[in-house]
Amino acid sequence: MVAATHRRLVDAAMALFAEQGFDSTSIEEVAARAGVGRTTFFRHFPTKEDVVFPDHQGLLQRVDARLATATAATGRTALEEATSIVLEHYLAEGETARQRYRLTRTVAPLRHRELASVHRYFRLFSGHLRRWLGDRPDAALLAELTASSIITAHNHVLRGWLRGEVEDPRVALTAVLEQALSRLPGETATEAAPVTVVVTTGSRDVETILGEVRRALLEP
Amino acid sequence: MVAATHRRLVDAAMALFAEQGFDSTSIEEVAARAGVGRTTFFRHFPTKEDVVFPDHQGLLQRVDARLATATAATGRTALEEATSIVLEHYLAEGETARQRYRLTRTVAPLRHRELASVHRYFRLFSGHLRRWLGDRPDAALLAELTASSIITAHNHVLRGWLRGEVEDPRVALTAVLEQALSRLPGETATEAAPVTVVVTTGSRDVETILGEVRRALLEP
DNA sequence: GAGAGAAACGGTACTGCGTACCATATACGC
DNA sequence: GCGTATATGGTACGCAGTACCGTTTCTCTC
Repeated sequence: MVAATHRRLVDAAMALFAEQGFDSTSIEEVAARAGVGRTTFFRHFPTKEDVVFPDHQGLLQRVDARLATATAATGRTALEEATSIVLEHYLAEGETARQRYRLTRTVAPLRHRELASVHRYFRLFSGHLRRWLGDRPDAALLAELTASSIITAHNHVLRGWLRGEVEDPRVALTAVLEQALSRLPGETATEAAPVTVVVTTGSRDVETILGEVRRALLEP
Repeated sequence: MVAATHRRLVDAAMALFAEQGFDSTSIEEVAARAGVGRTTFFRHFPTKEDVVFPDHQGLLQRVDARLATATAATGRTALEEATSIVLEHYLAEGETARQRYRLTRTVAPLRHRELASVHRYFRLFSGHLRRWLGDRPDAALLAELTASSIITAHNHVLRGWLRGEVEDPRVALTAVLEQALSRLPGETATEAAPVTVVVTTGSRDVETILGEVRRALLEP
């Protein structure tokens, strides 16, 4: 029953960490409460921190698989769904995710471990974005900016849900992703889609701006 | 000569890490080469990782001080200068920074440590941004998105310089910051500044776009 | 259901990081 | 010069993580 031992170790660790703190709990104690030897703990988890976190390896693979199927044209949908995969994983965890959040907020090593995991998602997203953006000169920068925006937006929603401040995280995620993906070149769809315009200017003169817009559109 | 001992420890550590790797080098060896005892090492650096990194604590304080002086109106300049403070620090380090980069790329614990430091800058920037953005409903999200974009843009340029791919990192930084700060509400300056327009649309019809722009400008 | 092979487990010993504590030497102020 | 603060060296300890070996338990096959 390797799966059962795994579960017992996680439960024992979470309980002890909540009771007496992460630093004040030795792996020997965790193993003892789980009814196994110290060696067995390290057969299931490479480090003391790993017992707290979900299976990011498997999650990363699923996200990677989703992003790998997409092209430049379908990238936006792939990004939304890939981000959703991660969010859904946490939502399915429920109280476990909240318990972990409480731990990572207070224990520095766990927080650092979390940051390392987040960075792997960043690398994954920016890699695929880079692939879709082709050989334009700012492809690398644009890919990294968009990837970090996606991660930040996702974490913003996730954190809100973990704190109980967001009622519908799925709706919230699509909303914030809209902002995160704003730098991406628009879909190639030439249908009569609603027009979205973003204007940044040092001048407020309408006709000057309109002139610049006309020129930018007509002389590419 | 506390400063001299500090320096000797750093030099000894960097040399040994480069020669035989980070994991294969014990603190005892580092201390021995520096001509001090093992205890003295821990009096200068809290952990083995810290000997590799610059004084982020002091750097964070300087960045914080710069950002603290700014208001919503002067925030953009403060962000640019604060980011510049960090970049200049690395540029001044020269070869030391490149040596550290080589190490952090290959040694996982050092990479994680770096990510933790980066996150502290993220918290600092997003905190001040949040302050400047006031009580608009998306203030927190906008602050986090902008902060992560600034950090990502800075690191993009820094990494390029560390790899020797960027000749003038200062110029590159101002250029990428332009993109990173694009989400921020425009300066209140109403002078005749050059007009910059970014248009994202599903339609390519010029007059439709111009109509939208006119409406967006006139009916806020 | 009995035996062979594989997988999981427990125990011991070791390296090395980080901490606590005590003892010593050197610099500085009066 | 003398007392004090500060930097240092040494020893001992707890605990994470690794390596190795022997034992138990599961599983497949006949």
